[in-house]
Formats: sequence, C-alpha cells, structure tokens
Amino acid sequence: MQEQTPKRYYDNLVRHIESRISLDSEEKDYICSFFRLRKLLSKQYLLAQGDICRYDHYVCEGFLRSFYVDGNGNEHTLHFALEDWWISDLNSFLKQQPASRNIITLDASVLLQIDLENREKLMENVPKMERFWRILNENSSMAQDQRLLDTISMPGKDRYLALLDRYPHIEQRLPQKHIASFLGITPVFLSQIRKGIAKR
Amino acid sequence: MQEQTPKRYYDNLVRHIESRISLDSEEKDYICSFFRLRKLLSKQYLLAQGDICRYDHYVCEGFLRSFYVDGNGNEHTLHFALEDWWISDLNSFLKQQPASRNIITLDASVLLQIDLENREKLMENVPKMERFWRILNENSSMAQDQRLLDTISMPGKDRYLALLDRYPHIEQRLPQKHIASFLGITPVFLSQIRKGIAKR
DNA sequence: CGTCTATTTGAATGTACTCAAAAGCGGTGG
DNA sequence: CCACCGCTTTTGAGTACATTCAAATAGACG
Repeated sequence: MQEQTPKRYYDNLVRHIESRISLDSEEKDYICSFFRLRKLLSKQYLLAQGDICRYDHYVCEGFLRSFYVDGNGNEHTLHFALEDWWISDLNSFLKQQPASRNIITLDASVLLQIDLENREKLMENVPKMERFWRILNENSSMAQDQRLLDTISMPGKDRYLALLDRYPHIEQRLPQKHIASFLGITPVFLSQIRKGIAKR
Repeated sequence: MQEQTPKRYYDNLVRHIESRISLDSEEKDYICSFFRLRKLLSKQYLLAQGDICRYDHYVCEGFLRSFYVDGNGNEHTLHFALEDWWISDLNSFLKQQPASRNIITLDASVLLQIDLENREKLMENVPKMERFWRILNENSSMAQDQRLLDTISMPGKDRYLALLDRYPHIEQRLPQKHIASFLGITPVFLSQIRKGIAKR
C-alpha cells in the first residue's frame, strides 16, 4: 500500500467541512492548523474508560469502535467510525470528565484530532465552524434518535435485519460479536438469529 | 390560576438562551420576534405521525410527550418535555419530511415556536444563535447517548431504577404506562418490576 | 353510582441470556 | 505441510427476562 502524504489527509477534512459550509483558501489553511495528524495501528486504544477524552477525532481512514464494558465484563458497542466520520466520547470531551467508554481501532487508522480549547478558539475565530458543528451535531442527533427508536421498539432479530439493510457489507468488515454488542444482544443469540434466518 | 402575559413567556425564552450565550437588549427583542406563542390544552396533538413537523418548540410551561406507534399499535415514548426544554421531530423538521412520531400535550402547555426558514434566517442575522443551537444539540446528544447506553446495557428493572434516580418525582407526574413505553417495556412488566421492588 | 381508563394478577408463551462444550478458522512454528 | 494455539462461532440445555392475553381490581371523573 502506498503511503499517503499528510496533505492528502488534511484535504479529506477540508472537503468534509466544505460539504457543509463554504470556505476560502485562507480559512482552509487556518482551520487545518488546528488539527494534528495521528496514526494508529490496528487494535490500538485511542481512549480508555476512566480517562479523559482530550480530543475530538475526524477519521481520515481506518475503522474504529467505541464500547462500554459493564460490571460483568460485557461489552456494549456505542458507535463505529469509518473514514469521513467523527469519533470521541462527547460527554467526556465536552465536560473533560472521565470517559464512560473505550475507543479502539479495528484497522490501522489515520485521524485528525483537535482538543477542546482549540475547538473553542477555532469557533471563535472562524464563526462558520460554529455552524459546521451545529449541522454535524444535528445529523448525529437524528441518527441516534432513530437508533434509540429501533432499540426500544424492535426485537433483536428485526434490529439485525434493519442493520443489514442499512449497511449491507457490514458482515464482511466486522466479527459477529461486535455486531451483536452494537445491537444490544449476545453473540450467542445473534448466532441463533442467523440460523433462524438461514433456514428459509 | 393566574394568566401569564405573553411578555413573561418570551422572558423565559430569553433567559434560556442567555444561559448559553450573552445578548444585548436589541438582540433579545429581535430574536423574540422570530418566535410565535402557541397555547395548547391538555391532550392536544402538536404533531401527528406522517405530518411534517413545521416547527421547533420551546416549552414555556406544560408537559409534552413524543411517541411512535408501531405496526401492532404499541406506543414507544421517545421524549418528554417540561418547561425550559425543546421538543420537535428533529428529522422531520430539518428535512421537512413526514414525521415518524406524534407529539401530544400531557398538561395544558405554552410554547414558543419557530419554523425552519425563520430559524435559518435568525442564525444568519444573529450568528450567536448558531452557537446557541450548537450547544443545545451537544447537550441533547450527550443525554441521548447516555440513554442509548442504558437501553442496550441494562435490563428493564435497572433502567427503571436509574430513571427514578434521575427524576425522583416522575411517578407523580406520569401514568405508569408512559414510563413503561419510555423505558422500552410493557406496562404489565413494569407493574411486575414494581411488585418485586416493593417486596423488600 | 356508573363508566372509563390504568394498574395488577396469573398463566402461557416467546425472547434473550448463561454456561459449557464442540466445531471452525486463521495464524505460527516445527 | 501439518500440528497446535487462540479466538470466534455454533450448538444445546437450562434459566431468566419480558410479552401476550384475559380477567380482576383500583382510581378518576362526571
């Protein structure tokens, strides 16, 4: 695989932001100056439960997962993040309090990170970014809201089918146990669901 | 009960906004001019599933509930809104598409509503409002995220106890069936949970 | 008091979990 | 190339969580 230049990664970010607000080239450079490139290998922790989430991360490439480990040692997946998504523990990041979840890479990943202070400063100096994050948050709010509705209104099997429907290739990219923990069921039960579906 | 003047309601909104950003008195009046007062009796529909959610609503006083009715006629409560909260179907409002849920008053309520176009205009003319809504969305995102985590990681009984813990007086203000539909369980099962708890 | 709705109770059923064991699937090293 | 290791998935049995349906009871309101 060919190594991408840092420049290329920052271009991803710029394009991402420009899909929501318009920027002149001076602004682009200025905005980029607030983000630091970070490369991670596969299976590396970006954040551990209990630590403070110091950065919000834009994913240039790779694949990450955030999950909570409960008192019985069971994992519950909150989010996955592919390229062109963001990932953090919002609560921990905004309040600078201990995180309730882990974030780990599933593949080698390249991120652009910004800390809270710089994010504030960036919004102060480029008010458009206020708009950018407002829109970003609205979108994620809509998605979360839908997921919550699915979770409280559908049985596990239907949630699984709905997920396959929305992300047809998810099976190839993820072990089943992670899909199960995202759906809020156990891997064993997901296996049974799959058996039931295959039987037709 | 004494009738509040409209002025008083707008003051609520202003105080609410000022708790997040600072405003001069000119801005206050200007912002208020974008909101229209709306009074509803108890049990009135503010939005029906399938209709387009034309407004975002700030609750000056009263009590509302948003819920989805599934194919079997079961209700699933997404949100409650008390005074000083906002309520809408965000997805429907932002995309101007048919709503996936109903919004109904549980008590007589007074709202200040703004439509999408005016909200855009307001943010354009008072960029600070961009910031206001960004912060508002971040807060609601954090809350939703926590609720999702609770839902996928705890059994019904624990979710009920956690809810009581967070909103100790909720039992007095809500029939159990609404609490159940918020928790994602049936009223019958909630009754059994309560019996189990009382036995100690 | 009668009516309507909400809550409780009980029994039967379905959904989902735990535990344990077996089978499958890469890697790694001999 | 095969044997072995570690991890994931499957299978099966038993149990717990949660739902449905139906009937009884309790509360709220005119």
